[in-house]
Amino acid sequence: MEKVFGFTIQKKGKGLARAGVMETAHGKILTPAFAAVGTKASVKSLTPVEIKDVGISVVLANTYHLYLEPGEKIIEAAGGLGKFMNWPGPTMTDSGGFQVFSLGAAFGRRQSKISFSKKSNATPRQKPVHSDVLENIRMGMADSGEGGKTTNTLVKIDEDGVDFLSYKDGSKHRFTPERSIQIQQSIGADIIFAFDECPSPSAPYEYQREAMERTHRWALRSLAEHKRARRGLARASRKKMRKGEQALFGIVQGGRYGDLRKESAKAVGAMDFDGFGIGGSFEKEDIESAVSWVNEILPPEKPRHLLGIGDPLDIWGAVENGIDTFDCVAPTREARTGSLYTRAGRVNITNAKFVKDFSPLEEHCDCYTCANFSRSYLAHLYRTKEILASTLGTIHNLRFFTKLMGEIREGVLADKFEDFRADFARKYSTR
RNA sequence: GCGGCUAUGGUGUAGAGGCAACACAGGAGCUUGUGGAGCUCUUAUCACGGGUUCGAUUCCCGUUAGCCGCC
Repeated sequence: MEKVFGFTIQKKGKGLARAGVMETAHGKILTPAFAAVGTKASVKSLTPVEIKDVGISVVLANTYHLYLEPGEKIIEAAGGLGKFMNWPGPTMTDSGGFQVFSLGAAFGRRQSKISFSKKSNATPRQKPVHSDVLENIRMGMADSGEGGKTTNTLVKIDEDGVDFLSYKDGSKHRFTPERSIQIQQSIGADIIFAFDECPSPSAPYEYQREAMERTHRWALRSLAEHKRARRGLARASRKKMRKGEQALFGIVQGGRYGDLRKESAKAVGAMDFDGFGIGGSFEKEDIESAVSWVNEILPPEKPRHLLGIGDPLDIWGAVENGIDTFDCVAPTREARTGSLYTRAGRVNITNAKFVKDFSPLEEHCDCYTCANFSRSYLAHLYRTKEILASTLGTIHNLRFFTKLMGEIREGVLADKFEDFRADFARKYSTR
């Protein structure tokens, strides 16, 4: 069988950092790399030409959203995700597991997977939790924080899988690890993820452990389902072979607890995945250490993707601790509200001070937006809610991230990672 | 010229003799496996001058402005 997915480490750098290249059926990804998020088979406001011009090499779409609309069979009939959206490059799909959190415990509640509490994570054992509490979490009852319970009817978790109601029309659906993999095979991305559960950062230790152990069992089932497709290669049609060519990444969980993270890395790392995703919730201050706990244990020759991160400063820290690829909604989502990235930090282009500022957003930026438009014009587009605002902002923000990844990669390759990182951090203000 | 009505933030509206409310607009912030959304904070010496009163943005008189009607 022709090998269509491969990962080669070209150079190791400070700490666990490495620069490498991932090869997929749709092209190469030079790592460390940032995947643009295209949840519904579209990087919002950009055409594929713009995605490519901005330097993005891989797009991540979402199984949950595409399953609900237009349905994975439509995408399969179109010839797969890349054909459907006319994106010729590499693609990934998230397994839908994250929506168990974002549409479950976090639904309608402005809860982030990133927690900012200063609570120690060195002492994982906290006060014992009544088993009813764990059952409530599984059944979609979330603790509102004041002791009151909020009923959430969108998601229910059991050993076999997850029942959920569509966020669109309330219709009932069920995902299991097998189903998630089948859907992802139909969607046909180059890299797919095992079905996992991402518990809320506010979930107690007992629940984090339970969810992690369930995620491990689901990982084995995801892997088995994926191998079933691969075994069918010999007698299968060409279309079927496509399915077997996909790389499957397992997901490490464990929340903010060191012992769970290490246990999860050991368990998932021992499974026959092509690479790994690190998922779940983090303490903002401890993203680096949480990542290092895991990457000290995962097999070093396989790629590691940090799901849903992140912030530029977090990305430097994660690369230093062994991460190869990232995805995050921040640059594209924030671009739509006028929050734009610069070397000096993020700015809100709608601020009054930019209204009469005719200089480019960033003097030395090579993106289409900075090369052709002024801060004043951008402020005007956002203030008047013109559609073009999203496009120009997204082009700039994604360019910022691809240049950032290029700089990080160059740092590793040239043994200048530390200098580059220090230089970036010195200039980049977090306000 | 005469009569009537109305004057509250940038706009449109509440309100009550004692902390001036709401919407939008304005100013600022939040956004981490998506959310073209949303949320938080913030912005007013109640047209002007006099009077009554412990106290007036509120009641009274006048001025000014706008609107409506009449000659």
